[in-house]
Parts: sequence; structure tokens; C-alpha cells
Amino acid sequence: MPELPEVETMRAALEKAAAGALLRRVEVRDGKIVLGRSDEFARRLRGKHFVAFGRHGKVLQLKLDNGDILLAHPRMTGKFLLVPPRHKLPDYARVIFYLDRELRLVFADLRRFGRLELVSPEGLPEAQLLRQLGPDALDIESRQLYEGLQKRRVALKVALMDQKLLAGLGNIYAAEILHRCGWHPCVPAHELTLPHTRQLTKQIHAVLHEAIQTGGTTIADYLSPEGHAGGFREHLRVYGRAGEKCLRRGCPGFIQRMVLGGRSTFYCPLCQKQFAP
DNA sequence: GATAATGTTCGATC
DNA sequence: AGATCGAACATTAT
Repeated sequence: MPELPEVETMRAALEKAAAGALLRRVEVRDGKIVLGRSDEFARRLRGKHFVAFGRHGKVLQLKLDNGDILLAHPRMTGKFLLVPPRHKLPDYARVIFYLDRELRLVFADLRRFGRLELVSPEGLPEAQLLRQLGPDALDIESRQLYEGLQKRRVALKVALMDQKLLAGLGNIYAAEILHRCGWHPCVPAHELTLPHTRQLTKQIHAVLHEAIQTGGTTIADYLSPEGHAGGFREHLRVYGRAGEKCLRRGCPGFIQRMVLGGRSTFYCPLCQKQFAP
């Protein structure tokens, strides 16, 4: 489920609630979630403190006081939840981190696609969860994005979701960004000029910042670690709105759904035709 | 019961 | 070699 804004919302919430927390015990209920040996994973974490909370693309980076880094990728349905004392554990609790202060941090994941990986500082560059990622979508500059787009023949929306090009965008935000640009999702990526790419970069940053401000997007089951739904759902202009009226001021169009790269794609056939900066 | 779901990865093919 | 496509992964909600 989560894309960059949802992972950033998780990061900020964990930083607030668990900075400096001690990991008393780690219980791996589902070994599939953890890369490598579960017993080793639990043993290496026990007794460490969380000291910093980072993120790259959709990957959360929880840093420990011995330099090791716990990487977490939620994939489709993974999430961290902070469970207060005496509260019942959530459904699909796959890995449980028992902290001091009577706090429990749970990695819950219905579909079991999520992954946790513990790496040493030296191992960080080759970490499976980070290895293939391009620059973070919040940091990428137009020039770099332009050069990456030039090399690709695929539809622009497919390129935006390619984590090697830039890390963090998924199906929701790629669609929303293209609608704000007024471009059709099928535009071949390499047709963008540098000025087009400047406009695109600006919208990528604007949409992501707006989504972070509102706590991300909840479609089916995303919740922040404190259990809050995301507010960006009210800001969606195309995603999940097939058959509904286009929300661009003055546009009489209706949102259409098509399949691109195997994923549902939503766009307005009337106002996503233009292709000029 | 069929369909779709906020994502990545692998193997086959171009 | 590198890009691209479709299937696979696992499980539920509608």
C-alpha cells in the first residue's frame, strides 16, 4: 500500500514515539517477512536502542546505537503500529518489537509481501531493499530525471513508477501527478523535453509535500503507526474515481480507467491531452 | 465466485 | 547488455 508519503508519515510517527527506545525482545512470528535468519535477526536487535529514523523512497531506515540499520519495506499491506500497554495486538502481526516504556511496535502485514532487513553500516550499499533504488523522489533534480526519462520508451506513468529511475512514487501518486501536469499517462517517457521535466519535477515535489502534510492516503487499510487514516484521500483528483467528474476547474470531462503496465490507471481524457509546459 | 488491491521480482523475450 | 512484458508472490474485501 504505502508510497513515499505514507512511509514518511510512519517515519515521523516512529521518531516521535520511539526515539531512544530500548529493544528488549523481538518476536518473529512469520519468518518470511525477515530476510536472512529470524533467530539471528532477533538476537542482533536485542538490547539495542533506536537512535535515528530515516527513509529512502518507500524504505524505512531505523538506525540503532551500534550502527546497524533495520530496513523495512511495507510493499502492499505492511505497516508499523504502536500498540499501547494492555491493548490487543492487531490482526496480521508478523513481527513484534517489545520496547521499554511498555511500548510494543508491531509490523503487521495482511498479504505478507512486506520485508524487514537488518544490515551493518558496511552492508548498507548492497542491502537488498536499497540496492536497486534511484534517487529519492523528494530530492531528485530535473536534469537527472530528464536523463533517465530519455533512456526509456515506456509510458510516462510506467517510468514514474520505476524505482530505479526515482524512488517513492507508486500507482496513486503517479496518476495524481500526471493529472496535475495535464498529460496523458501513455505519453512516451522519452518525448519529454527538459522544460517539460522541470514542470514534472515541480509537480512531483508539490504533490508529495501536500500528501505528507495531510498524513498520506488511506484507500483500503493504510493507518499511521498511531492508527490514523491519511487525509490526502480528500485531495485525490483521479485515483479510484472512474466515472466521476473531473475536478479540474472548468473541465467537463469524466475520469476514465485503463490498464497500463498491469496496473489500474486513472485519468481525464479531456484535460490530460495537452503536452506543453 | 470473480475481481481487484497504495509493490517488487523473476524468467522469458525482444 | 539492457529494456520490457507478464506472471508470480499471498490474502482479503467487495
